[in-house]
Amino acid sequence: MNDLSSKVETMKTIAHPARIAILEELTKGVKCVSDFQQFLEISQPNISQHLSALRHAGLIDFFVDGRLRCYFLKSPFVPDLLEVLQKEYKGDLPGPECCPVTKKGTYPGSRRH
Amino acid sequence: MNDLSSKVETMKTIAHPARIAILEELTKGVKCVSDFQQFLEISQPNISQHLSALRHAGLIDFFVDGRLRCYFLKSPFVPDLLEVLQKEYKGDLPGPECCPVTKKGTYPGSRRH
DNA sequence: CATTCATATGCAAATATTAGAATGCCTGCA
DNA sequence: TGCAGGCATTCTAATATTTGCATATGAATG
Repeated sequence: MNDLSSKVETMKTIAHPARIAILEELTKGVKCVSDFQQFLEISQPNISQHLSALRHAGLIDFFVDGRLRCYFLKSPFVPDLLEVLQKEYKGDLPGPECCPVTKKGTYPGSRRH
Repeated sequence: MNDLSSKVETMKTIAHPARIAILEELTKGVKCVSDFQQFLEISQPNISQHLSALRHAGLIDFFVDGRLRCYFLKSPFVPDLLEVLQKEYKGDLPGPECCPVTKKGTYPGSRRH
């Protein structure tokens, strides 16, 4: 649950516009499937599939209320990730100080001859 | 650069084991392509493809040193994301307090009849 | 118990992603 | 020049993902 491949699976699951939108909505509170239909322009079966994918990834869960399924956030990873995604970044990281060392030598220059 | 679709593209680009490994290595410093070959068990052209994808996503860049291409981190988003990915999460978020309100009514109960 | 509402599932087509093989392009050096 | 090292590009086959459509399920209602 904490190794690289499961991280990758989680990232893959989230890397989809509808699923990010679903998760962002769920950070605001519980929603059922028909609630999502009001702001997602995709079909109900498609919403169901995305919810199913998010649930199998362990990111969300639901409780049953009569004929409704009320979905809510389950994984604490999701709010943290969404926060980073919403953060505004201006500019780039500072470039590398010349000249860092790797296993093969120093850059630039030492490998040139 | 900050809308939903670009977030998705960035996530898709990163959601791959080789690419996460590359980015994690780059947080330690500059590396050239042959450096990556030493710890990634994939072919050189494949590494090149991944580096190209990361570069087109604006996450990394390189400078040329003779016949070497020295890659380094460019986007400040990457370290933040990797930090979240490396964080250990134990347990789930607290379940929803009964009963939150949506556009359609309160859960559970109000829709039942 | 038939119906309706809310949601899920199965299947197939369209599309996207990935890895590998072959090859091409620079750069530095003899 | 000619050659070799370091890296990129292109093409292709395999595989995975996504969606729409049709249909199934299951709880509440009458």
